[in-house]
Amino acid sequence: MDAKHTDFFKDVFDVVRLIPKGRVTSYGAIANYLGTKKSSRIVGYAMNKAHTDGTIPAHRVVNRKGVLSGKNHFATPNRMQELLENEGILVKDNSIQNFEQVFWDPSIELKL
DNA sequence: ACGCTGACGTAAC
DNA sequence: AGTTACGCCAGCG
Repeated sequence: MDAKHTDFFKDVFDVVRLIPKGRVTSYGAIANYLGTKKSSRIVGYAMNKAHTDGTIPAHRVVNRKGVLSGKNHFATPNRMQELLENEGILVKDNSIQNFEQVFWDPSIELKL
């Protein structure tokens, strides 16, 4: 197949779209699911480009610590936390409190 | 055309 | 246990 714009981005978008409401995942988890855990940075970068797609719930993607690393990239830094709280996710100081409870790992939920 | 930066993560010191 | 360095790949100056 002609992998043009790096199926990586497309793959990331697909996984992020599959994140259920009230759940979050980490860049590394997605990268790990894609088999490129070292490219976790690229996952985050894909999120940046996700803005071009417009259908990617990037607010459901946080870093390994459950911190809203990319909140600064949203329309407003407060937007990401608001969206998460809107889904029932507790966020304090840009960090997800019940991170382990709302953590959604594609490698586990989508594992084959 | 070339190089730095960047929504991360892990290893090493 | 905290900090520094590196790897990854693509977008942008």
